[in-house]
Amino acid sequence: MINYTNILREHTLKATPQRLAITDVLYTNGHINIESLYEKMIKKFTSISLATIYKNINLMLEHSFIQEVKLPNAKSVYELTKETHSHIVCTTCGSIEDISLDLNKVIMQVSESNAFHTTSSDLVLSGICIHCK
Amino acid sequence: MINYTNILREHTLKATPQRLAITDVLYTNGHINIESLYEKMIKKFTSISLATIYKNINLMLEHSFIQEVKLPNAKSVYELTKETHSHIVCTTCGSIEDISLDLNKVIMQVSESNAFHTTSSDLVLSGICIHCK
DNA sequence: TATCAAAAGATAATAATTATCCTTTAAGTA
DNA sequence: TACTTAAAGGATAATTATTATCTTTTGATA
Repeated sequence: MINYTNILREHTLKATPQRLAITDVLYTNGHINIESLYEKMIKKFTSISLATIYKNINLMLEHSFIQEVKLPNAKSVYELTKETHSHIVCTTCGSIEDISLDLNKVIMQVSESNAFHTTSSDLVLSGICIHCK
Repeated sequence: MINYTNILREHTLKATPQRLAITDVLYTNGHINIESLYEKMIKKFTSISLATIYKNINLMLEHSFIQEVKLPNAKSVYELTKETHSHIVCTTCGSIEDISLDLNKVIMQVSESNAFHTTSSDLVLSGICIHCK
């Protein structure tokens, strides 16, 4: 079990029980939207306020402790910040997976054809996962 | 000037003046969010309802006449449906441009490593555009 | 030009998110 | 270990975004 207390503090975020629980949910689930996160959190903290969820998600985003993933035809989900990666989303079961892809060639195409200097990329591939095929 | 009356009808959408104006705004601006679209529309139709904007945007999405583009740190924008393409977004000036990129290699990587069958891709590259460099 | 389903406009209702205010607490310091 | 205080949590009001409802108007077809 990872000690997220220190990781939160490294991001200058106080390690409150609520934040540790949010972190635990994100770690366990990988990707989760606000509504589902709230449902899971309320089981551990029966009186947690939805405002606490929003305030923490926004603060964690500002501190780059977590990241938002915008998906087609779905609510945004949140994940713990990790190495740069893309996402594959199954249109049948809705599962979301991280995937490490080499986008250097693509980014080269862009810099050549458009004189555009890419600093970050957001790629979501939609399709059918191995379980649904 | 393209005749969008027939194109709307091909998508089984009645060609109302409001829809033709929305189409014109999308054609002229390329990408626009709800708020900006409403501001532009109200200049032509001083009494247009915001509900009409939402209803038409949603209907046009359902009929694949337009598409939503989800951007990092910004509201979604909408564009007329065209050939498959990606987007480059300038983090300095906010400009959004279409770009045709060959993602076949990347999609191949996915199918090999994850047995995932990709049917569509959403790629947004953020960075610095030629004007801001 | 008459008919009618569909669309527009006005606005109420709902959903999503943020702000406010008071109480509690994490974390540094004596 | 207790003290201090800025920050965080909880409750809830306020705001913003989106959708639903209902009545009037209109595009498209006969």
